[in-house]
Amino acid sequence: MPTISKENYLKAVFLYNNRGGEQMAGTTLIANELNISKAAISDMTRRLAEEGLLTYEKYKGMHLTPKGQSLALQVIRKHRLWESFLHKVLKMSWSEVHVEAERLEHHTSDYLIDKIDDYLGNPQYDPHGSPIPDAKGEMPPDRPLLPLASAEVDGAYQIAHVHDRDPQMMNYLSRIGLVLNSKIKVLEKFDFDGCIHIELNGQPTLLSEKIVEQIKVIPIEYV
Amino acid sequence: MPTISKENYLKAVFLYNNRGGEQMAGTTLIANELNISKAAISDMTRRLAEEGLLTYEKYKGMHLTPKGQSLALQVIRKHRLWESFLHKVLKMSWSEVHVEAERLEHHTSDYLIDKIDDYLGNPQYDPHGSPIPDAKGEMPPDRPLLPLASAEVDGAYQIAHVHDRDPQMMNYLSRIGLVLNSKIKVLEKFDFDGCIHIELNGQPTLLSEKIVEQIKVIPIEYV
DNA sequence: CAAATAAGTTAAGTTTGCTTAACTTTGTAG
DNA sequence: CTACAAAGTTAAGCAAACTTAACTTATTTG
Ligand SMILES: [Mn+2]
Ligand SMILES: [Mn+2]
Ligand SMILES: [Mn+2]
Ligand SMILES: [Mn+2]
Repeated sequence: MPTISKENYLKAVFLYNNRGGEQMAGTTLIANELNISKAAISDMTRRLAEEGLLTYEKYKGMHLTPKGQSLALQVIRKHRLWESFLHKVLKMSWSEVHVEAERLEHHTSDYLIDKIDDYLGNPQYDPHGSPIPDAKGEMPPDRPLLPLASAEVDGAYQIAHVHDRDPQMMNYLSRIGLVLNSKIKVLEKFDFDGCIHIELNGQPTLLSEKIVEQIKVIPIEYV
Repeated sequence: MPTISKENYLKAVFLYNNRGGEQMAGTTLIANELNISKAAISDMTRRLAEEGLLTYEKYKGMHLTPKGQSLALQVIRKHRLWESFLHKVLKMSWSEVHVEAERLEHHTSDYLIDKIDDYLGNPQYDPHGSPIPDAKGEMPPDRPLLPLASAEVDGAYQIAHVHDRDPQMMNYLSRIGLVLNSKIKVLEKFDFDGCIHIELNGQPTLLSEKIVEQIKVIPIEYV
């Protein structure tokens, strides 16, 4: 049975290696992600490889074995279901749920998380729009997400994913009425500074480059 | 900030020293309670005393300082609110909630537990009938609990507390329809084997000595 | 391509929370 | 009041998960 440290490690490797880019997770990256020294990561990599949870070539990179991947998916499932539960049932704001879920994910039996899953009606996405693996570790079908930066002027879109690590930004978004599944229309794009002018709830609204980078959308018919 | 081990330790000392008897908690007792060697307990006692969380005289006993007591009460609050939440909201049986709460109590922010408290409507007792400290660490007013063993023949009583560590017994009680707040009437007491014959939901029912020992009641007018 | 920089590893040491074994103190029963 | 058992402590050691410092390998860039 993996420890908390190992769970966090497996999850970080999984999320990086399945994020889209083709670069494999490396020591420094995981070290920054988990706020742990590179030395400790290097050591943990060796141990997890010995346990058969990941494969690893010195100085190259690492990726999870099926066993490691399955464990990572269980942790991710717990994380995202907790976020959903805290948000929908206990009415915690979407900027607060990540930190709590980061701990709870390691202290929740499979039995309990299934109860939570059922209570919520087996949701497919968490409050930030990330997909929730089911009890078998299966992800919901892929959606064709688009970075907001590559949306087209005059296009109508729905907010499908918002990065979950920046509470200040998320609070700001809530304040201006931009939440998950909000419908927007792109009014104008400013290439020189990356800002985007959108229509949101009937209001014209300007989004900074930093914000634009943290949002993904799906095209829809009309706003 | 106390670690998980320290929280469990403080909680165990508090619960023993506030259980009614006059004997102070000792090394062996806590060791058995937490399933840890006496040596480890002895060591931890010294460290907690250095931290000012308990006072302690070698070879005698220990009791919590106000600081230690306040920490213990916070953990107990989290434990009992989690039990209540898992039982009432997620419909887990009262025999299952203790184990889950034993872990969750150490990984729940004050903010989150207050949300749970509010969601439940600030309950005063957990599913086993134990009192729940409020956010300030105040316990609800004392109730005059009676061991079922000292109930009187022909008396009417309400089940006010059931020991929370024996899932098999609790499952059996659920099966025969005896739950927290059930009303009963004592039909007959058997001194030679400690069994008690009661009326429960209109049915005559026999409770073994082992069961009788784990139940506390309050006298009421009529069953 | 050489040198500088970035990435990764190894070594040595720390802290926490445990273990077992050997010992000391205290309480109790004859 | 003694001796024996129970309770408690001390000592030594271990494993997990970290740290920092010194080193090695890989990558970038002028
Ligand atoms: Mn998250
Ligand atoms: Mn985590
Ligand atoms: Mn309990
Ligand atoms: Mn606990």
